Amino acid sequence: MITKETTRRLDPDKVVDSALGIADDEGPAAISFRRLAAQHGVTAMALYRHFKDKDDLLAALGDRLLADVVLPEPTDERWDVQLQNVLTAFVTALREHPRVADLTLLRILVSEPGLAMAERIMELLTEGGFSVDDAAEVGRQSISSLISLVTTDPMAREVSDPVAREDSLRMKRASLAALSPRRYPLITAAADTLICPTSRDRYYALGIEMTVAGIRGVLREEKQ
Amino acid sequence: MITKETTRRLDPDKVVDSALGIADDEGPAAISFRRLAAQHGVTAMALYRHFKDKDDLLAALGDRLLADVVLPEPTDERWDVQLQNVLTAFVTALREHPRVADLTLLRILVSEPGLAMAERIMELLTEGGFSVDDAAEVGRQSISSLISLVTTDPMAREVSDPVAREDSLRMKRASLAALSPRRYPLITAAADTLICPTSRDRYYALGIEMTVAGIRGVLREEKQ
DNA sequence: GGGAAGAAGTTTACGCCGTATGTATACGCT
DNA sequence: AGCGTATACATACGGCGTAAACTTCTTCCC
Repeated sequence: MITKETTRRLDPDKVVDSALGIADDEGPAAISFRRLAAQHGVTAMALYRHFKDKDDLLAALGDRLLADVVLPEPTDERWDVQLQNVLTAFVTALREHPRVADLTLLRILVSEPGLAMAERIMELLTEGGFSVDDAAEVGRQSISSLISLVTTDPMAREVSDPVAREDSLRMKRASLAALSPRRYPLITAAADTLICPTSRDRYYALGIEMTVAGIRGVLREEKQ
Repeated sequence: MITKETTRRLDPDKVVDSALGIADDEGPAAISFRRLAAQHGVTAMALYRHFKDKDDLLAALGDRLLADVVLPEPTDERWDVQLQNVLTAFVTALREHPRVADLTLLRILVSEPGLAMAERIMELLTEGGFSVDDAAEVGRQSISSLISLVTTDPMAREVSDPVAREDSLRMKRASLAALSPRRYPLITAAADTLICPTSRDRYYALGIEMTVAGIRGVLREEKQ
């Protein structure tokens, strides 16, 4: 007989939820044991029953993001098309929590969903013609680029407070507007785009396309 | 007549030097006002005369890295060859201080050397056929990828203590070695490369080539 | 059902951190 | 000489991660 779970007052999964919420609103620096504990009506030290230390908690956040990746089923499309779909699935999961997206990097080769994705990417790269070792290096670099695509998403920063966000944008705009168009003609011409790209979807689509194009490009060079 | 500088006891440039040293040895988290102050025989609060707050100090670190970029002179080589050289110069500067390389991102459009590099990159991209706005987006993404190339350099982490480094590598190796080769045949086959690439120079060369290849690739697609 | 065993949560404390506020010192200029 | 200002110091506050020792609650076995 399963007893009612009044005993386990603290659910680690819910703590991770809270931490993600805090990070989404105020950035990862705002995550603290004391604050999480307070949100769950518990002492800070209670969290140490469930997380070895703060790194362990952050690892759990990374694992959560990776678990949210919805890996597409293999098809009979070309390897690079399938790869693009896998990478898109990865980015789609990270986009939900851009401020902590980089926590996934260290967990990919540890968590089960991360390993599954890595293996799949290696499959597709070797199918495309890379050696196993080259696939490893190219795959790592691609993943790393896409993570930074998400963490540096110019439209996702400081979403918490729309007022602060507008202020920050105004300041950046002013800073670029103050530049001499003579000395920096292209930067001043592209100021709006540099500060904030036109479309978020286009931003991500372009980032993923560049990554896949880069992979195709080095493949051609390796093959001569 | 210039008096002897016994008065200005604290040189902000030297403080930045110290901070870079600390970050190189122990990571950016080890940088603290108190520690820097102690190293310079001064109180923590004295630093506030020279840096508005910690973000300001970190911005100064970013500016320092950007100032160390040695931008190659324009030549009459193809735009993409020149671009590769500019990006290589950028990466070369960042590699000196991989743990804080990401501090440059926010300073590129602020510091003079950063602006000079950005303008140069935009020039080459538009020469290649990108519109000004596309050049902005592609350039941003490239810079961001290269920064993450440096910050995630697998051979630069925890260089401080060779013993700890070896331990960490051993643990990772063991973790991958414990995987089922049946379920993860490619990951286990590439384990060594995934943990630590063969050559550092090759790692960086490949990263830069992928970036430039990605740029060429999306250019072709945009043009149809 | 009673009592041991262990897990979960609390208390307290230490040594860090960034930084707000107020005060003393010493130089450069008139 | 003396004033203004730049520089550095002293003190303090609230927050952080976490080590160690404690209480309390569950569970499970006899």
